[in-house]
Amino acid sequence: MHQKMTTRRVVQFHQIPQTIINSLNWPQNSPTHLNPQFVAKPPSILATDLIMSYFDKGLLKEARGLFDEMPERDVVAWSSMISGYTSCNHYKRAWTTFYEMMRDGVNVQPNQFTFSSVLKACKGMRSLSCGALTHGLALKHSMHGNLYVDNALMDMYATCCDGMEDAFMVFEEIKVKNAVSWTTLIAGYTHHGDGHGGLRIFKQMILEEAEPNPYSFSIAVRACASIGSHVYGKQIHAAVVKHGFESSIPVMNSILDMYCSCSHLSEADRCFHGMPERNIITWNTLIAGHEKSDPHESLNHYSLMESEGITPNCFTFTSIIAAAANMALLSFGEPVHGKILRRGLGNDLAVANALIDMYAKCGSIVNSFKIFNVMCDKDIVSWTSMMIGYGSHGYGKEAVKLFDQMIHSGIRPDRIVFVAVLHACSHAGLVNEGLRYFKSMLSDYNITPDQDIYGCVVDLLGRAGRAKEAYELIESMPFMPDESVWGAFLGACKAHKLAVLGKLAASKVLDLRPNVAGTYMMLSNIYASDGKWGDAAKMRKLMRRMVNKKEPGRSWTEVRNQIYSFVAGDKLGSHVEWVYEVVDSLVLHMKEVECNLDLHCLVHNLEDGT
DNA sequence: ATAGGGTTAG
Repeated sequence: MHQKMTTRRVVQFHQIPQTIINSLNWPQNSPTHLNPQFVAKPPSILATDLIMSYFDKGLLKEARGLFDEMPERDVVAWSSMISGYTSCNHYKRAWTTFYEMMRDGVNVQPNQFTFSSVLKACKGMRSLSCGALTHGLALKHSMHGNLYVDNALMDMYATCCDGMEDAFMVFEEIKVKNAVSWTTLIAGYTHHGDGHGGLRIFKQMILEEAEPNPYSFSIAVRACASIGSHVYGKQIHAAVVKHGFESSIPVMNSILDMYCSCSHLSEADRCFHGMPERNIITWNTLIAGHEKSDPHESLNHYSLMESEGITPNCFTFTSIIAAAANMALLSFGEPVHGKILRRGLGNDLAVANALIDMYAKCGSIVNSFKIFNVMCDKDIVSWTSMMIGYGSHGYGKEAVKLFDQMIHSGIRPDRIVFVAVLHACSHAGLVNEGLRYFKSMLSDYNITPDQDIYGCVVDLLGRAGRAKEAYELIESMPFMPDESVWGAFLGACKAHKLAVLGKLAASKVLDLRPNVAGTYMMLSNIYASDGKWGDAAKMRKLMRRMVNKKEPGRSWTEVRNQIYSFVAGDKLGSHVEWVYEVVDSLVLHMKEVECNLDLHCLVHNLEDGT
């Protein structure tokens, strides 16, 4: 009865489905006419309340319909529309609504609420031009000095600009900064990849006795993770405990992530087990954190998560698909793919990208392309993953074709795409095409080659037997070549049995970094492939004496539905004989098909036990 | 009646 009265009030503006009315937070249980506060509300306030409730539920059309039927729209109604669209990630609509407000709302003046919401929309659109325009309008409306507006301005400049200069300028002009101002600035530096800068601001914040809160701690920990500093991370972890913020899940999640990305996995596990409360991000962080170095453990965490009744989301699937890819475990990846489709998550960009990579690494390039082909939105990662897949399967021409299609579709290539296309050219023997891409990188796209790129080009030349040119390229590099470059070169020397050149290069890198055990290993292999077993043994001896041993590459294989992990020469454990059985049958198989592989070296490695 | 910052994926 009373509810009907309520309905009738609002029906003046719009027809509202009863289900919506029922789900709103209105005082439905108390008699409406006895609630003076409620009854006294003028229709425009009621409508604004309702608009906000619509946005809370993601009902954009309903919100807009009601707004359009309001006879008088005040600044609160307009601002609610703008912030509503922004909170639903419809930044463009928020912006056009603001534009409409300035054009049509002659009697409506934007206030500080309007400006902070619009600036957030500009941030969402990554539009510096809209942001700067809003900045100008904000100054015209004397918004300068409002902390909400200033903080939003700073955030907008930090997000939309390439550098932090403009954001910092706004920060400096804020007379009384609060924790939000500090956190926004730290986040700006950190998201720009300048973790040191972020930590510098965090230190300054502590020195100026601004009180850090959970928000500032989680971004400070994120800064530590981004520079890989476990030392700073641990210090901030201690400060978190001291401030009693261990109960904040986001803070603990970022600490967990920091330990993972600094390769302190046992510390991460300890941290995880000490958490009294966890959410889906906690689990995802743990699973993603183990995916690279210990994918087997990553999948263990996943099954633990499922057994605790937590529903995996897109982030979870992306990580476990990547783990399956790393282990080339199609028998795990395929059913997960099925699960993804059943949950309707097949259209998620990151998940689809992970699936492309997984199928490629499991040898099923046809399935990779099937997924790639039906994707309606492709980002640079999709193209890159497909190109790397083609490249590793020897389909260099297809990869090159994809690169050109990608450019045609309007995506600007980054360094990693060039790694992918160069890798593909290298594996397909497309040397001149590769060199052409290498040159166009700087001249057409203004991307300066880094170590990885030089490594690819050296590999490209080296594989084709053009070791002399590869060496000349290394000599011409504008910075000190690292192990990836030398590694590529040594690989070429090994493949073409160029012991002299290989020795020369190896001695160079040993001069530079005498503690890289991998180099000794590589040299030993060069000697071995050249038949110089004495020298090879000497190198291995030298290596064994070194403290800094080369991390052995871990491998996985699946035997009778069980996953076994092993390193070359593994003798421990009761199941290793299964692994050897599989390896033996593989070797036999390769011999049968007269595979042109370096079997000599493979067998040598297995027997020697390194 | 309307507005802040932080955590997971190549």
